[in-house]
Amino acid sequence: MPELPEVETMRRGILAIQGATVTHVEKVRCTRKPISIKPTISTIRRRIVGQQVKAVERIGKRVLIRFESDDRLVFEPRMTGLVLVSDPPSSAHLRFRIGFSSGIEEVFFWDRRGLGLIYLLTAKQLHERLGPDKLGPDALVVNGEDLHRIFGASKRPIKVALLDQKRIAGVGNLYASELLHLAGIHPAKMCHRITRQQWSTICEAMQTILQTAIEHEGSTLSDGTYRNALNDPGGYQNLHRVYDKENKTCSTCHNQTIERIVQAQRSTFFCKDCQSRA
DNA sequence: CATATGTCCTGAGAGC
DNA sequence: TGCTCTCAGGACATAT
Repeated sequence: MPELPEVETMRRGILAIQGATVTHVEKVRCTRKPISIKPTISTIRRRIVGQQVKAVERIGKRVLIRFESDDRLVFEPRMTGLVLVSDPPSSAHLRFRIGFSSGIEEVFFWDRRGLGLIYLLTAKQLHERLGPDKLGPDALVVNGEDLHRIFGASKRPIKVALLDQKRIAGVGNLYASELLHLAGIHPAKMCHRITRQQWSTICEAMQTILQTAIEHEGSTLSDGTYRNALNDPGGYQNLHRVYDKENKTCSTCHNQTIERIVQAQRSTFFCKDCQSRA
């Protein structure tokens, strides 16, 4: 479930590789079916071993290592992928390792379910695969007017629309519920019925929630899968307002209990007193 | 074009 | 106890 705050935490966790050169790259043979790594590991090795790291970037829910050649190695964690600098939680699901000359000796990609991806892109391929035609602007840089322009004509419930990465990049299932509770907007409210003023409120809530979650290094749920680069759990789960709190008393109104509904096959949590349909 | 649905994958937890 | 079943939700392919 890594979303923007978790992926940003991963990015920050490996910043010390900046300026280092790549010493080795290994696809790890775990007992499971291997994850997708493209192009071949030998091609990746040829193109990045000896290259200096110029930057560690994030696009939506992906971490990218940019080299002096302008090639970028992309880590896409999807459901259970982790970018780690210390020993992985279990060696059974270790998928990939990359060594550096200084800063951090080795960075690991670990993925229990194996839905994650690793791929190397040229600058041109980056534009094709992760450019503005494929991905909306980052959730942290938009304003209320942007949201109104992007979503204003959409005939979908706001909660479902927020998950569409082509419109806004970075918001996932957990933070969509959280930010709508802070904004006081009902998750089933249709986008085209949301006012300019409400888009502004939603934008403010979105950025408050995401920034605070980054400060707490993301959310580690009860399954314990998500970890920061040092394999420590995040802290934002302790500040959750509604997510996974069905039937619990709302911590804001202390009156209503949190409800769970399903939208587009995903759980949504909300408080019907705090979140108006109007 | 926009929106909706099915698919991948593993392990935790429920129910019998 | 040990089996089977359901569910969790990232992104994308395919369907409407």
